[in-house]
Amino acid sequence: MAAKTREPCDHLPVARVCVDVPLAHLDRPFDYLVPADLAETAQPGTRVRVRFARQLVDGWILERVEASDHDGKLAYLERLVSSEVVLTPEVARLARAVADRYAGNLADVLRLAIPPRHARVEGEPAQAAEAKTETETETETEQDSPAPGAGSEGAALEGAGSRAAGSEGAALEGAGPEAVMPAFDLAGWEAYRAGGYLKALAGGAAPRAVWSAMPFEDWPARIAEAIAATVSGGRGAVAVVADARDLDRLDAALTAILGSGRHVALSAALGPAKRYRAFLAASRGKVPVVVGTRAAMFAPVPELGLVAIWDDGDDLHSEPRAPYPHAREVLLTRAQLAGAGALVGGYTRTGEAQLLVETGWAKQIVPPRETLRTRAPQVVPAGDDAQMARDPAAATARLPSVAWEAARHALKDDAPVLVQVPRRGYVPSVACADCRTPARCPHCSGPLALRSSNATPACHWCGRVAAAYTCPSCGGRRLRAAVTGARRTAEELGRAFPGVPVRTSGREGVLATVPGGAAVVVATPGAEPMADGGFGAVLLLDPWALLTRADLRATEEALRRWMNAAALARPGGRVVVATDGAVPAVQALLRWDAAWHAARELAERRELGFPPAARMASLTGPPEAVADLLAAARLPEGAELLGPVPVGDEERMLVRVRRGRAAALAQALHEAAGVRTARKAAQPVRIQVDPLDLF
DNA sequence: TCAATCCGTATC
DNA sequence: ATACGGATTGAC
Repeated sequence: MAAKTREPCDHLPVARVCVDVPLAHLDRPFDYLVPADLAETAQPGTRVRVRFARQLVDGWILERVEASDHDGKLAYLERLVSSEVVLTPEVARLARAVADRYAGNLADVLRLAIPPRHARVEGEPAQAAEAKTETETETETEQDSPAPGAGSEGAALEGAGSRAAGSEGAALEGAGPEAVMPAFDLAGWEAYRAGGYLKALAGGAAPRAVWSAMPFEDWPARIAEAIAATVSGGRGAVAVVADARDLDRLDAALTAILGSGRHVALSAALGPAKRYRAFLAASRGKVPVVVGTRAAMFAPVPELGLVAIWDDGDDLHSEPRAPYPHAREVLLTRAQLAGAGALVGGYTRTGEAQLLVETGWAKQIVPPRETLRTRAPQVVPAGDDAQMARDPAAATARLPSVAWEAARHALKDDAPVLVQVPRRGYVPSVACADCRTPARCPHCSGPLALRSSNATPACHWCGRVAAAYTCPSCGGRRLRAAVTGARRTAEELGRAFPGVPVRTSGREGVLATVPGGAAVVVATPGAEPMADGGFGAVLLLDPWALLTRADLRATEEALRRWMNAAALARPGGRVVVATDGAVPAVQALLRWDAAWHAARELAERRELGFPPAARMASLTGPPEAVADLLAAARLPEGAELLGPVPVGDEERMLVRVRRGRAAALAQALHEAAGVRTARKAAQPVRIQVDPLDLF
């Protein structure tokens, strides 16, 4: 092998590179010499190949510097993958902060932030998107077509993708700072008396808000208006929604307000080519706005002025790949670092959002009570199933008579009826048989659950069995598991109205919309379609299946699902929840007051030491490996260990610290992981900060 | 005393 | 991963 004689370039001859290896102890930049022929092209933010431990690996240039402080001799960059700058300084800083918060590696975060390169897309001239069809290879055609059976969802994305791609050319002329911006409309936000929020965005300020939307709100229009205000001030925006249906709606709302060519829709579902094309439109500064699913949360937009997230309680916002960052946290970190505004919106409010309000980090935007009165549906509690059994009208369909009445009334009006039925498969938790207060562990306040049907309940956090349990709220000593039979009820309901079409929307086949006529629509939570003109009635069946889930967020999540469904009712329509009104979550629904519920919920979590009032991390792996990691970890003072709890053939430990020690905890865990990877410990431990499934 | 082997460590 | 250095061990 003839050694190529290379010379370092004159100006800034050292490149600091993040190498793409997933080892915790190598999570720092490595210095390489920039050969003279790459002096101009190997810019910070480009992808490179470097020799690392005698292997060729991918990497990203973080910066170019005059000299290295490395003692040994430097290797040369092996190759510049492309001169495309895919990592902006803003995103680089964000990625480092996210890695630190989640006890992860920068390389892991960069792999989430930067989509895989697609060379052909990179080479495309700016407006050749339409003409590229003839050069498309079979693989790309395959990747780009929607999955078989994806139905309307696939078609919607297809539309979003071509709109995005086709708009690049137009954006070239329109995106300059002198371009005439459309005036933004304040009316929708004035209903919340929040016109000032939009004005601040337009004026270049960084207002931060937690927004609780009123029922039947056209939320995509509101977010689009906030984005338009930001754009009118010459800045960019990133907005994240949970799924493809929401993205499609937001995409359409933006096109209506901004026109085409000012934004792209970005989601992993686009496939590699379209995804990279949308990413490049943003990173090349062709569009000021990126909307998408969580794949878009790191999207580079020039001059970021606003980050927005809709329905931050949806667990799809949680990234399933290491280091498992949550879109809300990424976007808020981003707003903080970039000095951008933030909008955390939803019909409901998470504990995390409530914390933003209570710490003063964000202001709340809530509908005034009098406005709410004119827009809200009429929410009615229908008593619990004990009451239902005594109700003769309910006998036919095992349905509370109020629900029956509401459905009949709506159908007579030729309006559709939505029936929400919880999905099966939740981990059954146990509750007091008398007052139904969820049973909590006397030791650590974790939820009690049954591993098998006739076992003694045990704590999901610390593993202790609760032999002699006494309900703290009523003194009851009997426990019962949650049961569900609502699916059948819904089917029977359909049969009870002969001649009325029954449609279902759920795991296999999600409907985006239904027409306005009389119909019964049975849907699982999250799969509710929109109805033309709104539903005449919304029936929330089997609320106990949601409320008694073995999950820390059970009530918050139940309320979220109810409000998301209830929001689809037309103003004045009827919403029936099949339980009595004593439960706080039901009260919050009746009054359409998610803020009140979130404040209550957060206060309770503070008292019990739950997130987000405390910071938790879970360590999952073979028992020896978990113990090994903990032995190596220099945990911050006051760290509390809970567990172990068996998870399959592995086990899980929880570490809990107060919020002020969160950064120290993440650092300690990352460091300990580094000690183990340096030692080449064979058995991996999964470290999750703020794990989603905290039950 | 030397060489083969094991172990731990750094990887620009 | 993989190679390197230093330590360790075994045979002459």
